[in-house]
Amino acid sequence: MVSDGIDRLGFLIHDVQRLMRKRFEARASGLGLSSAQWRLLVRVAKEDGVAQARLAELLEIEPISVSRLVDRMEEGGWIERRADAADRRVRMIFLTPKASDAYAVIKSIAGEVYEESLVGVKPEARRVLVEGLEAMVRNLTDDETPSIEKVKNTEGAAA
Amino acid sequence: MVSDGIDRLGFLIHDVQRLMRKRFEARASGLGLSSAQWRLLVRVAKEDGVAQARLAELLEIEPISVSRLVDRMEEGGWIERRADAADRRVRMIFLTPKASDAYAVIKSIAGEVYEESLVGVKPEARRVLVEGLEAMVRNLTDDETPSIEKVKNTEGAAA
DNA sequence: CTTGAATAGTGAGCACGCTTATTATATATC
DNA sequence: GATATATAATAAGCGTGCTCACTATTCAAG
Repeated sequence: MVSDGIDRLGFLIHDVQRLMRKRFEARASGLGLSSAQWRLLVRVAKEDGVAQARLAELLEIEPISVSRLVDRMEEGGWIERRADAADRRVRMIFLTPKASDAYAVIKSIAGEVYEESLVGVKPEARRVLVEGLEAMVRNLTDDETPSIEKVKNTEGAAA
Repeated sequence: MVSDGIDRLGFLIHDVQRLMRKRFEARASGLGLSSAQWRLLVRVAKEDGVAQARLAELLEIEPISVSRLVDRMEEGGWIERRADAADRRVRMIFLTPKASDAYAVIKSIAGEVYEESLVGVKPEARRVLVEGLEAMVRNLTDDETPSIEKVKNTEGAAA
């Protein structure tokens, strides 16, 4: 048994994520932006004209989820789809002026929420915290999932 | 501007939560349990016969969400609703034998996922990480949300 | 006892993620 | 050029969260 809080790590992460999202959405509700929409908006702000498939990679969600999200954001007047002259399969995503205006506000709201969440945590501990989270992302991204799977394509080889 | 990773704190937390949930669900898919169902199951295991309203408090989700979750878990044979003789509004939630059996498996899966996520993070850093997350939960739970709200119930008083 | 407020649970309908399957277009190979 | 494969986007339908509105029941005041 672990005596520290490690055995509650999942609950902790889950709670922090939920509470941060909640607080962000409370602040940003005046703008009419959800946190998922905000994440997409941030990506598009950094790479205007990006294709939906690329957005799916960047956001690490499925293309179909991007499709739906973009539907709602287009309807909300945040972004617009434009055809790509070079590849007619592609829809390029651009921010509307409304979204560009909102971008600065959003960034400052995010900054506020981050700072509020870290009140009382010393700089050194913040550094360790962020490094720890980065390590977790790396560890969980390695798809070695030891126990199950990767037994699917061996059938043909074994026969 | 912050030069460390603080300005990506939201993305980091979001990513860690998503990846942990994903890995847990991959491991537990054999059991047919999602991570939301697992959280509920853990609570009921600790407090058998708990009312749905109490579960909503414990899980910090809305009663209606508990209702839906319990619907699916009852259908899946994980839990059962029983009437409370003392208060006919209340549905008491009990684990089925199937769920009790699964509980140990689930805990060990969770432990594995936590351990895998922390590979390469030293004990001291783990402690700081967990303390940091706990501090974040405390900070974000204080509902002082400075800007908006708490203006709703003043109408009646003012009139 | 009756009226009114509070509490437990649910229905309807939405946002955002997913899996699976389909359509349109590009590209590689024969 | 025709055919097969890969890629971009979407459709259908589900899980899990939400808000808002509702019913059933309990509890508090009169």
